Amino acid sequence: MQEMCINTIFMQKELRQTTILKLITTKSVGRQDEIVEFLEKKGFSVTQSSVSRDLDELGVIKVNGLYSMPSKPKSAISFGLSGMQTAGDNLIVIKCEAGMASAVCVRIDNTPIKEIVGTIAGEDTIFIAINDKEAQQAVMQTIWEIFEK
Amino acid sequence: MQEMCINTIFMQKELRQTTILKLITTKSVGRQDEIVEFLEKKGFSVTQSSVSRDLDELGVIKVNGLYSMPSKPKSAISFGLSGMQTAGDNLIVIKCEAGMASAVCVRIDNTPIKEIVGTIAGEDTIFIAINDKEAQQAVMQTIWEIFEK
DNA sequence: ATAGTTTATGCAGGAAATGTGCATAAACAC
DNA sequence: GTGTTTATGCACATTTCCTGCATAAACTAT
Repeated sequence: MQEMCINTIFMQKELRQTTILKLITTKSVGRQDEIVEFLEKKGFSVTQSSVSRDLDELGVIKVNGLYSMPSKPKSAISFGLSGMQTAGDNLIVIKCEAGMASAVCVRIDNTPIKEIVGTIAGEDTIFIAINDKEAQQAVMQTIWEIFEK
Repeated sequence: MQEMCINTIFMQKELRQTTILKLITTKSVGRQDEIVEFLEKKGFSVTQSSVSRDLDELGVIKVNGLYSMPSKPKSAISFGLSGMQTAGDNLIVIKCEAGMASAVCVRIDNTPIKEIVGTIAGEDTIFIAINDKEAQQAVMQTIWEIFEK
């Protein structure tokens, strides 16, 4: 039997990963142990194993001995797409350079992405409707891939 | 303790639902008991409870005492509206013929539907925001009615 | 190459989500 | 009303997900 979590609250994975992301983008972190230590100070109970998996899931990479998020592909930005965020579980909001939203949206619409329920483009913003969190993740991934090449 | 499934293979839900769909579109079925019976002949082990839930998940409805998949009203399609879906509990996404979204949206906006929080029309897509699942159902129903007449 | 450090992973156990039948409530038909 | 049909609260089983432990693998510095 294990007693790993006897005194802790569960379903903290997502919050923990967000915290890790905030940490590595804010401070210079070079070892997973530091992350563990930081998280413990924040009240999380976690081991190096989980941090390792978290970093993997987040897509964090190590450059010059420091953890960091890979930056958005330049080609996407130069095409007109400047940022992508979620809003709840059923929306993706894409920001574009002024006037470029339609063009970006056409390119998305021309790619068959089954999870997309619908898209609407304004002047510099696109809304994409999807059914759930998993679809949201998948679609965001796919969209980056469209503009990466 | 239950022994419901001791001799059966699990993870048959999806296949079972596909079978149900095939059944109700092929033959005339008016009672869930008939579906249960049919499934048992096909080798599934299932009760009326599960069939009820399956029908719900599939979106099957009963018209004239027979189960069937809801189809789009012809008049709506001819007006420019070609499909309607949900995305989560707070969005309805309407697909229209190319360029028809504004026209369809105007017609919706001109109908007072109190549950609608807001609408946006693109080229061939409309987003409608609502507050909850019940409103979602009610609004979709109302919109179909607008275009049915 | 070796030793020390850091990270990844197979495994097992526990938790959460999902699927199901039973019993019965609710809805419907007459 | 009665009888039939459908929906649902509950309990239990299964599956999937999450986690720590132990340790293998990878890396670093000497």
